[in-house]
Amino acid sequence: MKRNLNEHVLETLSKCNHLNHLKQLQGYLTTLGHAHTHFYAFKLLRFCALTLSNLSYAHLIFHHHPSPNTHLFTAIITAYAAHPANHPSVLILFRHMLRSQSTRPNQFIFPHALKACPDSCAVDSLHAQIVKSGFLHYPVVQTALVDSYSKVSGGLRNAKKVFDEMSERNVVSFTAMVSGFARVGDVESAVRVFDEMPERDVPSWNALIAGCTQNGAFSQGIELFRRMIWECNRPNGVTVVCALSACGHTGMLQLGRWIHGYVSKNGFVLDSFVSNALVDMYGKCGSLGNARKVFGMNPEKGLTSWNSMINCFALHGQSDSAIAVFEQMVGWGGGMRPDEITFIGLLNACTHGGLVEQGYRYFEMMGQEYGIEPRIEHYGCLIDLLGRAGRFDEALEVVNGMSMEPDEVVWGSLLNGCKVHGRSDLAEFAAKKLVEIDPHNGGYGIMLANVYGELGQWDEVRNLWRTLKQQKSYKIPGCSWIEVDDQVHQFYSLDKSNPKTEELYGVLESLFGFRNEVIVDL
DNA sequence: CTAGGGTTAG
Repeated sequence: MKRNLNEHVLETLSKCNHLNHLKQLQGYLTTLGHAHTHFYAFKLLRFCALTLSNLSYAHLIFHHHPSPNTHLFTAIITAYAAHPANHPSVLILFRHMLRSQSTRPNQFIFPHALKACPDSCAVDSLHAQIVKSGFLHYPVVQTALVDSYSKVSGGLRNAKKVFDEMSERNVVSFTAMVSGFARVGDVESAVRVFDEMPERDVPSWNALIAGCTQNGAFSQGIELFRRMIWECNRPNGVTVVCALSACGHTGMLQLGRWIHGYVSKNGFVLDSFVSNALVDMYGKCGSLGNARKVFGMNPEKGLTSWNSMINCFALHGQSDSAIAVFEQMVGWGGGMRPDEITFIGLLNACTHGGLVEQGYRYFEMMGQEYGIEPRIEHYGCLIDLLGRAGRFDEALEVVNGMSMEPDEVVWGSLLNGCKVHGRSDLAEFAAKKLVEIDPHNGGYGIMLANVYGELGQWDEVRNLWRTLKQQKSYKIPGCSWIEVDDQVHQFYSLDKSNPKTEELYGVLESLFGFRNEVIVDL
């Protein structure tokens, strides 16, 4: 009879597709006096959390149980661990579990609890708990510990320590270590760990490639991408997203197109991640038509999709298109709620299109209609907008009214506007602020020196240059790339080593009507 | 029942 009941319950459960069905089953079990039988409560809870995605009812089942056992704790903790927003609850439940006499943690709970740790103290205490419970020798638990340490701030040293002391390191633990180093920007160490790995799979390649692209090492990321294919590891969607990001940042349209082809030919699911990455790549490489095409074909446009499309148009000064996309995004077509990134794009679009009033309106709209507090980035955009338009009184008013300290971008934008409009007096003020914020940045020193030059204050110029030389602070030359006819051309500011220097400056002169101190191809 | 990888931003 017991066996029949089990089968009956499981079968009924598998046919549940609504919470009411589950409640009926629950009522049935209650009449039989089995509502709190651990096995059934566990099955109901898991079904509720995983299949019905109803966390609150799952919690109710757990909460109403008079004596939850380890299985029930595991089930509810697993359910909460799946959503970062519920991570605090995971730790509360875990502590609850430790306090109750009848339940001991098993090795399966620790990875979930570790995932929920917000800081290195929390990981430390779990680490101690793992040792105490005798689970430290499980490779999966060790790996979770490495990963968790490497994700909290200041935990990398401990991550490395646990990693070094592991008895059986495998491809997963190595990968956790690679992304740990990448997360703190230590690409070199990430590469070293990667090279030491006895075997590599797709996620390990992805960890390193992502590490490169997230730290600005785009060429290195692309090199690794090529090597990955060369060594017969098939890239997946994650790889492709990282590689496309690198293509966008370096202007490698050709490779970007090739990746697009690769994605289509190999039957990749064109999910939102891949689609957005393509939009961004095409946009950054100046292929706005393709960006728009890929965007249009994405059936489930998310916030990032809309933001990427807006940014594409903003980047190329097509403010009308950017605004049109925004209207569609918040209107009937999209029904989206914009975020702070949306407004950065919009403000940039207005800046590049000279739409000062419109930009101002969007800045106001951000807080009033969407409750988004302006961040320093938004102030940077606004100052840029006002500065380029020569509206310095308003710009200064904004700077003075800011709730936070203005940063380099704010002063830099103001300085830039001053240069365009010949306001050397204000320029001096802004440039001094820049030097104040970062005295060892040679670039700011040179900017200030140039302003003194404008003002004819040659003593100041000489003093500044002397200080700069003493400090050995030199400016890293500005640099950019463009791909023309399959060839990437790299340009450094003020470098005249290219044989076509004269020709290039000639073109610039015909474009601007004066000799501009820009670019040379290397 | 448990461990590693993802896009957009001045």
